[in-house]
Amino acid sequence: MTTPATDWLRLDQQICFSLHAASRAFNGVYRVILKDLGLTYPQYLVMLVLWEHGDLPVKALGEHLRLDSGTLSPLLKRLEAAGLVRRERSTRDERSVEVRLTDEGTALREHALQVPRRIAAATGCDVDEIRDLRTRLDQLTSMLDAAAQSEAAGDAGRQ
Amino acid sequence: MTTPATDWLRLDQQICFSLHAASRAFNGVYRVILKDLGLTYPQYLVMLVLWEHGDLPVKALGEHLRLDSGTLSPLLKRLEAAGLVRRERSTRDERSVEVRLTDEGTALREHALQVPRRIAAATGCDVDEIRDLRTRLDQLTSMLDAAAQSEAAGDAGRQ
DNA sequence: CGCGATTTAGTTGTGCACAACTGAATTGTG
DNA sequence: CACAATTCAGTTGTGCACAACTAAATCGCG
Repeated sequence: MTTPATDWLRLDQQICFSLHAASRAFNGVYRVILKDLGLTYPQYLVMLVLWEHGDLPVKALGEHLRLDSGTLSPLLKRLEAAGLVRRERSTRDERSVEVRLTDEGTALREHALQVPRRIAAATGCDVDEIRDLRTRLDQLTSMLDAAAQSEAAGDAGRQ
Repeated sequence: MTTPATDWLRLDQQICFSLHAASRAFNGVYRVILKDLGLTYPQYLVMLVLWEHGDLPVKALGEHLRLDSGTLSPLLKRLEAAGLVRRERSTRDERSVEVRLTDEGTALREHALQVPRRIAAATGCDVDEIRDLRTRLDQLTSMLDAAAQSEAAGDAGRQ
């Protein structure tokens, strides 16, 4: 082993930090572009899911976005206050709350169509490059999710 | 143009969302592993910078991490409350605050040496793969930062 | 049927990110 | 020297992420 543990602390910083920085940089570009629509980045993600899949209960929304009710409940209240969605308790299962697009929420989609083009321009990457990066990130995410599971649960056999 | 704007909304979701998800997944793994050290992930990043560069003013710390005082001030207070750093107003320039590692903060480094190995194991990627990903992410970040600048400033010529 | 376990949203509390602002110290320019 | 502009840390307010919890509705087993 030629690299002392000391060097690993520096390498480590670069990997996690690059991802952290890239995520925040993306967030910053979206912030600027979405300001016109009156949406934050996570709110935009919620709207994308609703535009694609139609009305959904909070649970299903959370599964698409990997977010729990602790994050979604206040976020959805803000979207409701903005007049983009309604939240209605399901009559079939009163535990569940259906998130429905209002006419205004549906109409916002037209204005959102320009967003991807502007984001793509900001990245300066071609489509294939982006697609490849996305694939790698998704692989990484599923590895990390699995690892978090085993770290959280059976630490015992960790060596 | 064979892809209608409608499809771009879906593709767009995949790119930004993958990065968002990967960042949060990394955060989750760090959360579990850093719990032993009593650090959050951003606090760990601050400690890495201090371990590598020694005592620094808040400003310089912020430049390394791309964080402003609004984020760092409360974070550093928590690190100080945990006994890992001290904050001392510079005598040469009283606007500036020097962040200094305490003995305890310096000693924590020994316990942190195991972190990178456990993270690397969690990613399941080899070093070259990680390095390549890091390079791509850094390129993406600098593109995005530059784009955020021009979006924020002279929108006029945006087409 | 009855009752414990599970599911579903929501709430609370902590911490981070960032915009906008304050106030004090310093710098630069006339 | 004086004073406007800048720099630096901190504060305030908003929003997201997540852990831990509550409360209500539903499910399922005996």
